[in-house]
Amino acid sequence: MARPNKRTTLREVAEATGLSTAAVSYALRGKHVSKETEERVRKAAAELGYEADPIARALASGRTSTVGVLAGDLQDLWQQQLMAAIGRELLAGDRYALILDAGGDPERELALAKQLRDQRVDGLLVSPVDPSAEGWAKIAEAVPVVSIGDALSQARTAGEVLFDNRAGIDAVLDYLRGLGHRRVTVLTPTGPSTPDRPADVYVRQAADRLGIEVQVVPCAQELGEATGVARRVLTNSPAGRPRTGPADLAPPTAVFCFSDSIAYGVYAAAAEAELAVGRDISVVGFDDHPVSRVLTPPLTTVDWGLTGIAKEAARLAVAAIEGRRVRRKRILCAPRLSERGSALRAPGDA
Amino acid sequence: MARPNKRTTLREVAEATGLSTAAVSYALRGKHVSKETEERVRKAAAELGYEADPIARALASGRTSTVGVLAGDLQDLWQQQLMAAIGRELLAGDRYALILDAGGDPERELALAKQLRDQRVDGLLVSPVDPSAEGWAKIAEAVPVVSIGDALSQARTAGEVLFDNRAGIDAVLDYLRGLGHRRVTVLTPTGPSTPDRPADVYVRQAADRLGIEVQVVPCAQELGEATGVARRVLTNSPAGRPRTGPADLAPPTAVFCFSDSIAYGVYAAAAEAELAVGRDISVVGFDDHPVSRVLTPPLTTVDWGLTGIAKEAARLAVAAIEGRRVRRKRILCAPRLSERGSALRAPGDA
DNA sequence: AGCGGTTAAGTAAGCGGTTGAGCAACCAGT
DNA sequence: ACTGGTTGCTCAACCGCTTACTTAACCGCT
Repeated sequence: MARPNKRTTLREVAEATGLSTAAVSYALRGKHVSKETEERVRKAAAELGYEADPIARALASGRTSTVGVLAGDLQDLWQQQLMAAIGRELLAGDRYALILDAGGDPERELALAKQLRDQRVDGLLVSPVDPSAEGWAKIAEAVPVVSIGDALSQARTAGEVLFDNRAGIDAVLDYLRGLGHRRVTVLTPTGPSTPDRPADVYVRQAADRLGIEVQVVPCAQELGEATGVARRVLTNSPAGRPRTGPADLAPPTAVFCFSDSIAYGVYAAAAEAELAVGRDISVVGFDDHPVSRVLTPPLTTVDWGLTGIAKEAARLAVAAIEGRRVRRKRILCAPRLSERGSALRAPGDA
Repeated sequence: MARPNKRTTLREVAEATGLSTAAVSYALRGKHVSKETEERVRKAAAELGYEADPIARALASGRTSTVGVLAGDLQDLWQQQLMAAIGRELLAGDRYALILDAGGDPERELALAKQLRDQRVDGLLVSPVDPSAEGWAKIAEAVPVVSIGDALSQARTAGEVLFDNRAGIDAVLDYLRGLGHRRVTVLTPTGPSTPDRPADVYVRQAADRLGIEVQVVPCAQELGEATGVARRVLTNSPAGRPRTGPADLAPPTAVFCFSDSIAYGVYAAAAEAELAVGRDISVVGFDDHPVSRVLTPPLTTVDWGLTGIAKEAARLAVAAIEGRRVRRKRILCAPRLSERGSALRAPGDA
């Protein structure tokens, strides 16, 4: 029988004021009641310390003032930042963020999204692991979904805050090429290994265009694992130890990381291998996490404007929830290369 | 009303099997029904794709398989880590974490806690801003609360995962004293400025015992603000610029930060002031965030064992929820000083 | 006085489950 | 054959709120 603690209920307020529960319910939400009764009800409610039970309300109305926020992988420090920022943003608008972590697993991601839908979240913000999953379609039918980072190709979403990945990738690779790098390793987050993942395609295209040689290596966000992957990549670097990898693995002069978390792993691996970041090996990140500027050398990275993203995403979700139309439901974030000290001229370049 | 999408309901399963909704409800939860009917019901439910509505269930039973997780301040990177870890931990036990951020505001913290209670979370994990607030008492009566970091002095909690702050503080200050530091600035998170906050007391006591001079300065977790505070502290440092602060402000040779986030701010400020961390100014952190080992020099910090904390906290909460007794409901985490490169011998020390 | 139009409040049927009480059937035990 | 205890399921009352529909009152008009 529920919890023993007795909360005051709507009925009690009704009895105290001599009104029906319906009248009280309306009054408390300021719907077609006279000014006087509204006032009377408010007063009684305050005296009794009444607060509507959100669960009962949700059951009856189908709404919750709660927004689900689904992180693709909370090991990624930047996503932690993003979730925190979104949480603050929503809270400022009197909504609660129900934050969940898919841990980089596409199946879990959909399962959690369904759970959230069942919890009657009014809206769902998602930074998807697998944006092309078909499961999103059904979910987006039941609840307004705003996706962050990638568009959900199979679903009709309520909004999208996208990163112009092509522009970001081009910017970074152009930049590296300009510094004389011709062999670049790209560390992408592990995920569904669809060969046609847009980011991978962009990388290939840019590489072809610029005539540089890239090697794409999937890499976990967690620092320890990222360090491990980076170690393998770096020990093949020209300035590194005797080569242990396969002979056909060309050693990179620069590493382009699809998240700052991963870049931190590269820093760690570089330190182990006694390679100086910036001099022996250039590193570029992709998020601009606050910590990145504290590293030595500060990480050159791509800034997408975290706060703005959180704001826009929250705004789109809230608009959809409230049934408002928005002018543009697809926000494209432009990359800004934060040029700092971790990428310099390639060794041996004229 | 509610959403248009039709989920299969309990009644539909009942009709399909020719049983009462009660029987189906019991069957699905394996309560006193015959093996056969249970089987029959399960099969029907699976065919119809029935899944219990968590909201309705919550209203009727007073339970949700949801645990509230309330972060004192998600700007703190370590708390981000902690929340992520707890979320994973709970998810592994088929419970959902509802993560909220108090943003360092004690009032908001209690308001959010109440909200969570109203949302019928089965349990509440909290890393409190103000552990001595009286409001916790009422909350802890209504829902099992596990506190992390500090004990809730006014409430009967279901468990506590505490850091042995005294030991941690002693360890750090002993260590700094051993390196010859006699003027130390302590950067504590902003919070309710109760003069008798235990951590502050420990600091004073240790300082008295060791004969070192400490200055306690409150500091926000957010990197930008922390950098600002650190800047003011550091520009009074002996190796620093001409002193601009009040003349009676003794310049520290070491800074002890109550969180790694804050320490990052000090790194940033030190870089600006062209002070070498470790040589010109020693810095010690208090969390061991993964990134700390990637900094240059790697941050000497106090490791409390994040994963263990998350596990223990989740375990305590789940035990309380399930009404199980636990042997020890107060876990005390011992500090482990991760001695790395950011704290060295004080300048001018013999 | 009679009439459509508002506005204010009440009635009651849900929302989709859970759960105590009750009842029939069945099994021993005496 | 009668009692008493299980077992297995049904009934119906909730849980606490929302909301379509209805009724009542009151408005100014013709």
